[in-house]
Amino acid sequence: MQKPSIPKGTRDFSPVEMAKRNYIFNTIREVFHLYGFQQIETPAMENLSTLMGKYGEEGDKLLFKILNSGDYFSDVSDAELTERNTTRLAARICEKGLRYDLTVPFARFVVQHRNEITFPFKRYQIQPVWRADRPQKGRYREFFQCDADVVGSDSLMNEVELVQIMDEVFRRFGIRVCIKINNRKILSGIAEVIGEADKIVDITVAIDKLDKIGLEGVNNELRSKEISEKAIRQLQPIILLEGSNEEKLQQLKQVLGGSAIGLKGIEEVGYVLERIKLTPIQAELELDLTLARGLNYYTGAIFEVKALDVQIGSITGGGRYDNLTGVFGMEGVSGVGFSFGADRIFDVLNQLELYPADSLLTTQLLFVNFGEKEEAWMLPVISKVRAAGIRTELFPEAAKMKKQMGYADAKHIPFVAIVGESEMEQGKINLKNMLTGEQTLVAVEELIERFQSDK
RNA sequence: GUGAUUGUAGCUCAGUUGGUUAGAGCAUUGGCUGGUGGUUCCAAGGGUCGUGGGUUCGAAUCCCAUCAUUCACCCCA
Repeated sequence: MQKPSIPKGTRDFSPVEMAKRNYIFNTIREVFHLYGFQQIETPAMENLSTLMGKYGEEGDKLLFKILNSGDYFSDVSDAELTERNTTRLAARICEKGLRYDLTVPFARFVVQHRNEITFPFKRYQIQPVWRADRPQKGRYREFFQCDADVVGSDSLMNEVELVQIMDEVFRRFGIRVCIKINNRKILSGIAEVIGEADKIVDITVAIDKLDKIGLEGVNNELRSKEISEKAIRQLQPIILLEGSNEEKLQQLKQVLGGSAIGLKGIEEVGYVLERIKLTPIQAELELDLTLARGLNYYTGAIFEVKALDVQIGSITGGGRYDNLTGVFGMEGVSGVGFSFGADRIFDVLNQLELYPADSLLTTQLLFVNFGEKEEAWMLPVISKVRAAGIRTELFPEAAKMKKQMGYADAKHIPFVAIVGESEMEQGKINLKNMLTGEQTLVAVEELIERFQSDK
């Protein structure tokens, strides 16, 4: 039994799912445009030299590599083959890989097109990315990212604007969210103050898990990373910091008094929070020090968005990274951006059933087909109806009524037009409302009017 | 990469301590004169029970291997 299948961690999207996904992407796109972001696309595959080494050792393993075409073994010596070193052999026979995220290809794009780009450059990008990960709930090997970044501007106004965009998008979706904000410089300050500056990655990774494994779990993990007991003790009040954002900042100022970088971080967060007050947002905005966002390339602001009404991981994340393009030889370009987790937003909207009814509609009107004479009569009518912007179908063959009605039903087409001999004689159309079952005899002009006044 | 879990029809699942021809619901297709669907009734198609081996007179059922699935960890969206 050879059932066809697709690779694990990939998905087919049905018409209904596509309608929902398009609603998500279109909403995000509209808001991006509203803030002056421009769309770009980059190839699915990049040179491996562009990708390798950008995501850490773990990331390199998760890259999908593409076998060279042609006789790729001809250049490989027998010694290399018998050595069976996968990594090294892969480097010899693969020179391309599938994109792992949108940020690195974007950095490459900026460097490559530096002379055509006007800075600050605000771009967005909605494309699939691929990771050779082991899939599990809500995690796929092919998934979509919706990134927006601003490069070439150090101003914190960009951070403010990004928060506004996140708020606007989730407001449009009708999802209640909490936007969490943190700053890498504060984390660095903390590590410095407790005397474990070189362990900053271990510390941030550990306290990022507070939600999941609790305080004891975090402390155990810190111990396993050989953080001193004294440092862990000093860390406790910081991890458990409470109160309003202002109160937290006040307390932090005391604790981090001796750290220049820490104070800088406090100042930055304070600025963003103050600015946001001038353009009130609907979402909650919370300073959360446990926010560390796994990857440690962020250097300033760190963002994360959580849905309030659904138990799910973060649905959006981002931050500022200085020297985005440094690895490609272009120094001094800072960027700040974030990424909507389209697949998780999809899950949230499904659970809360927040799709607007009209986002799921396709065909509005189906003409039943009784035969050649009727077809001839209906074709010009259908052209008129379509010209009026009504999404219309003619059933392609004179099948049984039951079949044609069933078709309309399965596609959730709200109106069916029935035209047989008696209708043709009167020059009218029998319009049936599939929800109420109600039928009325109308002229073409009247039919069009009904649809237009409906909107 | 680590640890578990589950593989029976297109989908969701039954299947007794191992016993003849493996079932149900949903879905699909057809029928109840080709002018009415979403909700009736009747019928049909569809499975070498993931694959390979073993134990047995006999395996969907027990054992081994293998592949696949799902979940958790690592990491991440």
